[in-house]
Amino acid sequence: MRLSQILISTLRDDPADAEIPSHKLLARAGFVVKIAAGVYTFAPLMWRVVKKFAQIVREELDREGANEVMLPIIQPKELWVSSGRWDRYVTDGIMFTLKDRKGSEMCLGPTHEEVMTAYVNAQVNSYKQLPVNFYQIQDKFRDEIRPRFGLMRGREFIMMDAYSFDADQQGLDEAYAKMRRAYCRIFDRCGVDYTVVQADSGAIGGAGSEEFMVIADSGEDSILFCRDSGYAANVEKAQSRLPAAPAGGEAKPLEKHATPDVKTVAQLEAFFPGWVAGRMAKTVLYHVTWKSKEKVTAVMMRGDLEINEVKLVNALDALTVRLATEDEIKKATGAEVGFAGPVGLPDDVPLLADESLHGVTNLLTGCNQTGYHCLNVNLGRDCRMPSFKELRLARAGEGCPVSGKPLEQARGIEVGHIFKLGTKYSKAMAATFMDQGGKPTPFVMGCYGIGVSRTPAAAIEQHFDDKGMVWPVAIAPFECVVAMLDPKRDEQQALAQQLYAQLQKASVDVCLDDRAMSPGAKFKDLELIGVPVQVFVGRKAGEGQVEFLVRKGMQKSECQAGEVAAKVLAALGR
RNA sequence: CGGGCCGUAGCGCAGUCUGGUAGCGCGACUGGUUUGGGACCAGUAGGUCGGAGGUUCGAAUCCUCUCGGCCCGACCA
Repeated sequence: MRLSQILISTLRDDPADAEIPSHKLLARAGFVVKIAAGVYTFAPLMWRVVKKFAQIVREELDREGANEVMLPIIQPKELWVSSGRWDRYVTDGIMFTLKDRKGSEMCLGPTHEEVMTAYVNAQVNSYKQLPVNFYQIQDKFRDEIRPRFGLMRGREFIMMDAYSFDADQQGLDEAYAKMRRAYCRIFDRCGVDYTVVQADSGAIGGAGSEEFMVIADSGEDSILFCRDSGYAANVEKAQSRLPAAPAGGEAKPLEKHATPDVKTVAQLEAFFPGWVAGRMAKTVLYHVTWKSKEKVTAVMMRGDLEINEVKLVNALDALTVRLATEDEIKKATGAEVGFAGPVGLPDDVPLLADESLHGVTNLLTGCNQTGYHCLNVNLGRDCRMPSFKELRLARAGEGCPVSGKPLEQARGIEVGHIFKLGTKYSKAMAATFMDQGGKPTPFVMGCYGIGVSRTPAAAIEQHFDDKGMVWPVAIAPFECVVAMLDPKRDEQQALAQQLYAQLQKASVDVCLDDRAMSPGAKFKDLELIGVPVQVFVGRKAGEGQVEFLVRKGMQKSECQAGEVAAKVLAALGR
């Protein structure tokens, strides 16, 4: 490939709307061009990168027996109604919907559980045909509330999603393990530093799930991990061991104290000397939405700890929760914000508490009366016994649930997610096969996703320097470039073309930079584009001397033309 | 959707407060000189100042509405 024949348009300045390194660099190097918020054109060099990554994904999935298919992007509403997800996705505003000429409602697929389940249900009738595993690599559409960070969170993006269908749980466990192995090989091969973490299964539902996280400061997810035990989890899911709060001792008589304008835990610590946050229980009111009802609910948490809203949603089996508004709080508790508590809480407000409060005596809490708090509150004696759940947000520094050593925190970019769905969709959609006993049985499903356009961006978050991108070899647009510094000079043309041909013969993915531009500009351009190995044919071409650059680390050296092929292969690790 | 902010040439920006000839840098084009770190000289093209309405003798500038976009929060590959 001659670079003079590819449209390469690099910018000198970072685009104003880019925040993170990968977005700045990909836009500046002309790899992506925005056409609307979260919607991008992939230029030839970027498309080469995506195709290379997709090919790695295909090879590793095929190796585990998965089969690639092509699924429709336009999907009928009925399919989504049948799984029960139409309303939720439309209400959340995440679905692109449209009507055809007859007025039938359709959507652009944000994910493909429905289509795939319908396909397999139609084709698979017997346990003898199982297990099967299908995947696709295609555009997905989600009308993200806030598209951002270039390719990281687009509204149209490329995703691989795979779906496994098994006869029973054991089959699913095996399918899941295979996919996990394949995922590890995929991310190993493309040269990113990643961690597999326990994850919440969120809107997709199901039992177990793990996320593949590329560690990067710009990551939108927060993860906790332990070097000692290998425990790692998304904070949404993470658990921890906690140092015990000071003991409350024998139950003492309830006391009510006037606490005008004292509303926060910090203010209470100052107001009641000797009472530390660990002896307090804060009561936070949430507006909770279920499928067919909504209600304000009180949630108690130890004063020095925080509530994990994802755990709260799961504990309540709710669709969403949000903090109650000031008005909702007044209506539910009868008091101003800052004085909610379990004591005197109206019976129609459900009461939950975190495990950290289980068995704790003589608490300091609010009592639903503006300007008052209670001391020596004992749950079950002075108020209803709340229903105890694990609702606490784990934090760095707390003990690893496995080893007890302090947990560390990092930011991560979610590039892959694997789920054990179970029978959630197959039951909803009545997707069954005949088991050995001749009984219709729902498929036991798994689903598995990889962000195909996101992963290369994530790779750049880990591999760049002040000069530009530093592509890992496996997904670089080209492995090597042979650049002539002055295409008008015959000896440079001749030597560059000779080296180019030689490297092609050696199966190197090489391009020839024959563009007419000043040497300085060419150096800058190729540094920005980040081809891993760069060979410059310049003024010493007549003597058979060229320059050799390994982009990572910018080590530059001169060598004889005859050594080039060997040096390139060595630098590429072959 | 809530909170902050921005729309002026292909890109990055100034001009807006205080109304009066629409500017700068980069890029592009032509000619010439260059050819090892985004070259130099001379010249050229390119803008309904996001859109609509209003105030005014006069609006990029003031007012109203609207459409885009960005950033901070809740969703996700």
